[in-house]
Amino acid sequence: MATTCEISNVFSNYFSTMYSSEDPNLASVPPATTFGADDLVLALSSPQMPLEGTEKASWLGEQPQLWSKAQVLDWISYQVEKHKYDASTIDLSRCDMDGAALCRCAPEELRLAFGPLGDQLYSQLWDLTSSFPDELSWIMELLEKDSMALQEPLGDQGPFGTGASQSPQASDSGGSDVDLDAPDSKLFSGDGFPDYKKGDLKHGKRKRGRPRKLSKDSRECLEGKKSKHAPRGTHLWEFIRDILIYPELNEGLMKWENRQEGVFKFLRSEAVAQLWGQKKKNSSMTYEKLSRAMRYYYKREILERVDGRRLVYKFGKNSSGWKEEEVVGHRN
DNA sequence: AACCCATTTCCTGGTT
DNA sequence: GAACCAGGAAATGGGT
Repeated sequence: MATTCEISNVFSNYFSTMYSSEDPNLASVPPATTFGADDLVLALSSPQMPLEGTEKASWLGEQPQLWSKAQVLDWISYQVEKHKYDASTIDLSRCDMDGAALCRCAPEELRLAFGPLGDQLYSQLWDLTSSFPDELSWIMELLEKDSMALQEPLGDQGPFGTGASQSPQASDSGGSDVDLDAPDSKLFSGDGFPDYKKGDLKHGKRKRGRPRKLSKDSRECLEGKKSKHAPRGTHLWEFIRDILIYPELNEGLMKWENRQEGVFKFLRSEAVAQLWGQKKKNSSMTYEKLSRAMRYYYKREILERVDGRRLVYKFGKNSSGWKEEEVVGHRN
């Protein structure tokens, strides 16, 4: 029924009023070309892609809680496009809210306002608040927990109130004490973690390959339907890249040797490995193993070999998002 | 259910 | 000798 054009029209009308009344900077966005779903999809599928001058998916790099009304609308329109939803059935007045308000909405409210799409919106929002930002916030969390003592969950608003979830996992999986320089000292105390590893290692051989996970249901039980895919797109090289480009996450873990060339160095190799292990819920990660994975990147040209330099690697042509130009778009 | 991908684990051997 | 580096081989888990 509703074609892409129709939807665009419906929303672009709304946009012109929104933008002109709210943010003079955004007012310049031409209504007709406000959002091409293609552009958005493209931007989405390759978050590393520099967003260039014109911010297409204005909401992309930002926490939903911080979205402006325009960004909320932008996002909703994207969801409409994405799900091929009939926009004409939507009560547009319901879209008049900022990110904080959106995040406060209960699933029923969204369903009321957006019909069946409401469910999609809810779960997508879930993804955005718990998965996408996870790309960074999880490191933040770990680092914060590292320095700060534990504190109770900031249980305030709706399901998205505090960014991630207050899942049992979220509250203790990272282990409130991330002893970055002391591999597996006391990590994962109460996570139901497979702690057979070390023991087995000491005594005899253990099975090769990745150890089985035990704490998987724990996070599925609270997500219910959201089970989709976890925080996708976070590969090792992206993890490394993010530590490098977000100084606030990089507490002396790594440094650029040559930013232009993409050459970087591990300063605290074991600490980085531990952090990676934290992310993968694998307490037995070591630099030895992490570096093996890094070496596999040579063949794929995600990394280039830098010989003679210990702990030094270089991003290759198949990596992205680390160049300064890219980072600007990525971050702000 | 089978396959593929991206690691993870282990290992041998070489280098700094 | 410790800490790395190079890769091969095999295993694993998530996604499709």
